[in-house]
Formats: sequence, structure tokens, C-alpha cells
Amino acid sequence: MSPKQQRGEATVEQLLTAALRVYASSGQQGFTVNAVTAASGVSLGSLYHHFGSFDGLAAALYTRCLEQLCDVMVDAVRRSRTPRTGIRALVKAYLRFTVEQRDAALFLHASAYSGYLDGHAEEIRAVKEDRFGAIAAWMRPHIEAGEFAPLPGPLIEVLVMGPIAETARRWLSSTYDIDLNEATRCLPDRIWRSLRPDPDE
Amino acid sequence: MSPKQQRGEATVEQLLTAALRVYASSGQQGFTVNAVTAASGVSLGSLYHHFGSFDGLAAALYTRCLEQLCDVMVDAVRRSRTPRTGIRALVKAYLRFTVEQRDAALFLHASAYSGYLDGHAEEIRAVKEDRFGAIAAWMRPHIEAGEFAPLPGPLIEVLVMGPIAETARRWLSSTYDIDLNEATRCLPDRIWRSLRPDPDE
DNA sequence: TGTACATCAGTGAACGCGCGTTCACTGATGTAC
DNA sequence: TGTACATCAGTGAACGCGCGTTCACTGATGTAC
Repeated sequence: MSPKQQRGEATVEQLLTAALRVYASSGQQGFTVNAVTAASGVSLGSLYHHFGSFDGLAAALYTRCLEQLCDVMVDAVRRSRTPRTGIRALVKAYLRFTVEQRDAALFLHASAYSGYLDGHAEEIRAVKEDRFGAIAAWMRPHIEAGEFAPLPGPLIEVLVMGPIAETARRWLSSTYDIDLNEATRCLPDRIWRSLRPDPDE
Repeated sequence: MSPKQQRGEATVEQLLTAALRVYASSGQQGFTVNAVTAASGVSLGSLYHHFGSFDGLAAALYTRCLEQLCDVMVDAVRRSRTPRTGIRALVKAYLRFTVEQRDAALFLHASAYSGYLDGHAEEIRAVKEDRFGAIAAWMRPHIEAGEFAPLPGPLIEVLVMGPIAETARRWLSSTYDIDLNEATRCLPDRIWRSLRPDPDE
């Protein structure tokens, strides 16, 4: 998990990269220890040396993808000063991540109920708390200043994340052909409309 | 799949009911043929007689749950005359279904990337097309009358389904404690705000 | 600088378990004459 | 109405495969003196 030698880090990196590749190309069903070791060129024992179990590897991969996505969103928000531009930047950052890191985005969405995260829930919760806390901190003064509608925090999150997550899901599953460019153009504004304070209040 | 004798229907029902119960209590990992047959009291061979494979059973269960959820939404929309009341009714119907049919809602959300639906994609697509077509038909005159913002169909869907699906997911996973009553109170209006035409246009 | 030693990293054959599936069979139901 | 027969429904022992995991081992790296 925390290699003490340089070459350890390289091996961990190879395994995680191969795992993501395997998941993207073979799906949940093909996501197995043997497939990952074969794709990575790393031995089975080495995988267990670094991750302890296959669930451990999956959880590490999930955590890494989650951190990448969250960092992108936090960055977007931090560069913005007004609530409107902040929300718009966050939405665009999420959708851009989905395209540019398609495999990571897919893995994040698909792992939600997979079960291999159960044993590592605390670790993941910590990442989410940290990153979403940063976004919440950015929002707080705006909420207090009445620049957002007076909604409970979780509902603001749901109104922002819901449409973009649903857009990403549809694009990733390619069942519905959703136009991501169009979504990137329209959604930021529409989402902001659901959050802004009532004009006549 | 389509039993020719009465008792066949009863067996199918027992299997589907037991399968949903197993999934709800044991999750993806515990969702196996043996667990389902044990919970249902039906023999293994009988399961294969009716569903052909375990994936077949899972797909049938998914389809049944999907139909139930969709019917609830279509009903809600059909009882409404204005776009605003229609959207509000649809949102409330979805959230009510999530509470009242918790296990079915969980199975629907969790099955998205599970892989056992791959072989039955066409069947599922047909159900979705039918039901969402009904909702789209309800919407069309309102869109043409300019009572919705001029958005592409898929984006309207995403703006409606996104926040409620995300709310349901968080409530179902009970990682975040979201208040469903509060959501039912606030979300319909907020979602409508994201869809309604720009007041100053 | 060289040597000894502890620790970290990497290897792959072997194992057991439980999964989905098959199959030969019995019993129940519906139908034809 | 009774009998023969085809089909549907249900049973459970048995099978093979591939999964995650273990383990005894070798090799590489870093460190102490």
C-alpha cells in the first residue's frame, strides 16, 4: 500500500493502470485477479504483496479515480468568485473529466454498488468528506449572503451532481446517445437556475 | 418465461420475489443461484426451466422492477394537465416509489453496470422506449407551446431524472443521510425551475 | 570501501471453494378421440 | 366419460471451471559498522 522502495511504486502503478484498462474493456464480469495480472505483466504474488486482496486493489483504484475527479472539481470552484461562475465551472470540469478520463469515470460510476468497496468504506468516506468539504467551504459565504436559494446542503449537492452524473452515465453506457457538447453548453446554466434565489423574493 | 400452466406463474413469482429479497439483504456478492433457490424454496432445475439462466432471471427481475417504476411515473404525468404540475407529480411519484418499493429501487440502481443485463439489452430498451415515449408524448404539446425551455429532449430527461435518481441513490446507500421528506418538498419546485422557460424571453 | 544482514519486492505453482449449468428423471396438467 | 399421449413443470445429484487466495521461495535494495 505504501511501498518503501522505488520499484514498488512502479509496480503499483502498473497494476492500477492495467486494472482500469481491464475494467473498461471487459466490464464487471471480466474484472478478475487473473485478468489484471495478465494485463499488467506483474505476478500474482506481487499484487497480493501490495494490495493484500483483490478488493484492496479495487478500492485503491476507486480511491485514486475519486481523488482525480474531486480535485478537478475543487480546482474549478476555487478559481471562481461568483456562485454562478463557480457552479458553471464545476459542471464543465466534471463533464470534461468524463470525456478525458473516460475509463476512470466509468469505473467510478460502475463501482457504486459493486461490493468490493464495503471493506474500505471509511477510507472513501474520508476522501469525499475532504473534497466535498472544500466545495462546501467555498459555497458557505455565498449561501450566507443569500446568493443561493435557501436549501439544505445535501439538496444543493443533489441538484448539481444529479444532472451531470446522469449525463455522464448515459454517455458512458452509450445506450442513449447524449450529446456531451450540447450538455456542456446548456446544463451549467440550467443547473444554476435551479439553485439561484427566487428573483421575486 | 411465459408459463403455459398456472402453477408455473406462481413459481416464477416466488423466484422473482425471493431474488429481490436476497439482493436486498445480501447485495451483489450474495446474489447467486444457490441463494435464490434456497430463499425461494424452488428447485434449481425449476429456475432453469423458467429462466434458462441466472442472468435470465436477473434480467426478468430488472424488467419487472423497471416496468413498475415507469408505470408509476407515467400515471403521475397523465393525471396532470400543466407542465409544472406534471413535473412535480413525476418527481414525487419517483421518490414515493423509492420508499415504498425500496428493494426494487435498489435493484434498479445497482444493476446499471452489473453485466447480467447485457444479453437482454433489447428487451429493456423496448420497455424504456415505450414508457419514456409516453412521457415524451405528454410533454410534446407543452414544449411546442413554449411552456418548457427550448432544450433537447435528452437534456430535459437528464434535468428531471438526475436530481431524483441521485437523491434515491444517496438515500438507498444510506452513506449520506438525505432527508427524503425534505427532498420531496423542495425538489419538484427546484427541478421545475431548471426547465421552465426564461421569464424575460 | 567492503561485507553482513534485515527488509522489501517479486514469483508462480498449488489449493479449495462455490459458482453457474447440465441432465436424466418423475410428476402434473391439458387435450384428442 | 374414460383412456392415451404429449407437453409443461419440477427435482436434485453431479460436474467442471475459474475464481480469490496462500505460501515457500528467490532476488533486489537499503543500511550498519
